[in-house]
Amino acid sequence: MSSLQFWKPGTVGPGSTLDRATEAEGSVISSAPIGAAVSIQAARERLPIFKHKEKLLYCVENYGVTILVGQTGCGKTTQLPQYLHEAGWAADGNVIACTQPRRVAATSVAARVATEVGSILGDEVGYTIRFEDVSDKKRTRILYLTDGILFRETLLDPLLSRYSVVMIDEAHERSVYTDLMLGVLKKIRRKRPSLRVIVSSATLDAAGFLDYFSSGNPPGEATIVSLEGRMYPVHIAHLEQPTPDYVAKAIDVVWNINLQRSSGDVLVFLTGREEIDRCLEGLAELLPTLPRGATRLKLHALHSGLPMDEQLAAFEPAERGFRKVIVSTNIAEASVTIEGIKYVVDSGFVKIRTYNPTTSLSSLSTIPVSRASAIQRAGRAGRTSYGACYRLYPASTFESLPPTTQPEITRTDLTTPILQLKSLGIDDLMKFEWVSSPPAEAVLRALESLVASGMVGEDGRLTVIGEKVAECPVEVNIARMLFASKDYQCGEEILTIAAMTTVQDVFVIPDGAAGALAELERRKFTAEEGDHLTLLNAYNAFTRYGRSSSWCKAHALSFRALSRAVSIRAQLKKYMQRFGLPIENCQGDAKRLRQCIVSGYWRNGAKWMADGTYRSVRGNVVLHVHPNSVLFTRKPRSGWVIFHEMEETKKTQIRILTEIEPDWLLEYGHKFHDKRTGVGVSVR
DNA sequence: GAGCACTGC
Repeated sequence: MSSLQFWKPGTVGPGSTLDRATEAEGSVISSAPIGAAVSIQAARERLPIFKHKEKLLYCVENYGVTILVGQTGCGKTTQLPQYLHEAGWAADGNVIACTQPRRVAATSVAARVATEVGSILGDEVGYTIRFEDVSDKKRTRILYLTDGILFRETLLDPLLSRYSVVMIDEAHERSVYTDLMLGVLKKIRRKRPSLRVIVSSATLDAAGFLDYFSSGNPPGEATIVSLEGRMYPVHIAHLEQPTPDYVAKAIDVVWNINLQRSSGDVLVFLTGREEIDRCLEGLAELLPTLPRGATRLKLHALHSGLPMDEQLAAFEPAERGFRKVIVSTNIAEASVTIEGIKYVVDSGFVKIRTYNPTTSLSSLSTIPVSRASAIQRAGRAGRTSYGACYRLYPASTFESLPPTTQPEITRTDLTTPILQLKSLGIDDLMKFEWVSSPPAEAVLRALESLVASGMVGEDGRLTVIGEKVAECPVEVNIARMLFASKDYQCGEEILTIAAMTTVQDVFVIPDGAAGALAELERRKFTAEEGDHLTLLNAYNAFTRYGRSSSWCKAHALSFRALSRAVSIRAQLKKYMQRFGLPIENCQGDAKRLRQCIVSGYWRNGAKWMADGTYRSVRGNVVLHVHPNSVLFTRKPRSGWVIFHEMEETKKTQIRILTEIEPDWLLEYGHKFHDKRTGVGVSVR
C-alpha cells in the first residue's frame, strides 16, 4: 500500500474561482462600456470595492444587461432579487424573476428568501416549478422559477411583459433551457429594452455572455458585477504519473486519507454505478485490515438510481468515531451539497450523453471533465472548513483539460427545442442567435423529422397540429400518440402509457439475490404484448392499491417514479381536454392500443433475428434488447416490434418494446415517408 | 443473456 507521500502539492491557477475564494469577503462592483470590458479579470483590477448594497442597485438600474460572477454561497441568488425589490423594480405590479436549472434550487431558495423578507412563501416571494405553483398572480414580487418554466411562459407571453427584471442564475451550467432563454431574452430586449437582464455564473466564462449580448446591438453600456463568496481554501494535489485504473487508485487514496489525515469526511467522484460499486467493494474488503485505533469508515454510494432513502442516508452525519466516505457520480458536483466534506478525491472523468444527429443515436460516454468542473469538484471540500482535493491525474493533465463542458444544446436532439422556437415565431433558425450554435446537421435533421411527422409544413412553418404539439410538455412522438388516441378510442390508456414512458427507472432492481426477487415481482405485471402494456399494468396496480410507498417496495417498483407518472398524467390530461381529445377506455382491446403506439413511434420499427438481436427498419442497425424489457428473453410472435428509444452504450440498445404487426408500420410509412430521400419504410 | 451520468417542461 503506498502512502500519500508521492502527492505533489500544487494550487489552482490565478484567476480561478478557488484562488479568489481565499480573498476576504466583500463585493466588487465594476461598470464599463460594452465592448471595452470584455475581460472580467481586467475589470476587477480596475474597479473599486463597494460594500454597500445601494451601489449594487445603482449599477443594475442604469444599464440593460448585467453579468454577475459569484460562486455558490456568495448570496447572489438570495440577495440580488431583494436589492432589486427594495430599489423599486417590483413596483407597479412588476415581477422580478430569478431562474434556476433545478426544481430543488427554485423551491429552497424561495423558502429562504421568503423568511428573510418576513413573508409567507407564495405571497411576496414565491416559486413556480412544473406541477407546483406557489405564487400569487397579484401579490408575488420576487419569483423563483425553473428556466424551463420561464421558457414555456414565453410561448404564452412572448415579451414576458409581467417581468421588469429576469435573472438567469447558474448560467455556467448551460442547460438547454438556459441557452434557449438567453437567446429569447436577447430578442425580447430588442422589442422591449426596458426589460433588464442579469446573467449570473460561477465561472469566468461569463465574459462570453457579455459578448453575446453586445454583439449586433447598438452601442450601450453593460455592467459587470463580481461578488466574492465565503469559502475556505482547498489544497490541491495531483498525481505525478497518470494512473491506468482510477478506481483502484481512488481506493488506495481514500484508505490513506483515513490513516494519515485528520478527521473529516471524504467525497469521491467516479462516473457511474458500476465504478461506485467496485470502489465500495474494494474498500469493504480492506476494512478488516484497519489497524486498531484507526478511525472506522462508514461507506455510502450516491447516484440518482438509488432509492430516495438510500440517497438521504449519504447526507446523515457519521456516528462518533466514524469517518464518512461517499462515493458519488456527478450528482454531487452541482445538484446536491453534502455538509462536512473535507477531502475530495476526483477521478477527473464524467459520463456524458451526446446525440449523433446522423444516426439519431444518443450515446453515453466517459470523458475527461472540464477545468471548471474540476474546480467545482475541489470546491466541495471547502464549504465548512479548509480542505484538500486529490486529483487522480497529473497537474499537466489538468492544464490540458477543456476550460468548460460543451453546452448541452450542442449535443442534444433539437426536435423539441426547434418546434418550440417555431412556436415563438422564430422560423429562420439559421438566423437565430444561439449562445453556442448547435451543429448545422443537428438543426437540419430536427427539421426533417418535424416535417416527416407532420409538425412542420413544406413552407417551414408550423402546421395546425404542430402548434398544438408545441404546447404539450412531452416529446413529439408521445404527443402524436396522444392525438391519435382519438381515432383508436383509447385515450385513457394512452395517457398512462405516455406518462409512464416519460419517467425512467420504474422497476427497481436491487443487487444480488434481491435482484432475482425483483425480477419475479416484475413478472406479476408482465403483458405478453410487451413493455408499454406492462408499464400500464404497473401503473394501474399502483393506483388500485392506494398509491402506497410500502406497496411499491414490496413489488420492486419505484414510488418516486410512479408518483411522478401520476402528476405527469394529470398534467397531460388537462392538455387533452383543452384540445378536445376524448379520454376513452379501450375496453381491454390491446390491439387498438398497440396500433395507437405505432402512430407515434412508427419510425422506431425493428425486426427480430435468429440470434436474439433486432435490426432497425431505418438503417438496418444491429440492436440489442435492454435486459429490463419483458421481451429480453422472448421472441415476439410476429417477429416485429417498435421501441421507445435506442441508446449506444457498449452496444446499441433498445428500451421499452412492444410487439406489432409489420403492416402497421407500412401504413404510417406510406403516410409520412421520408421526404428528403423519397424512400419510405420498407418491411421485408 | 445482462445494465442507466444529470436535469427539465
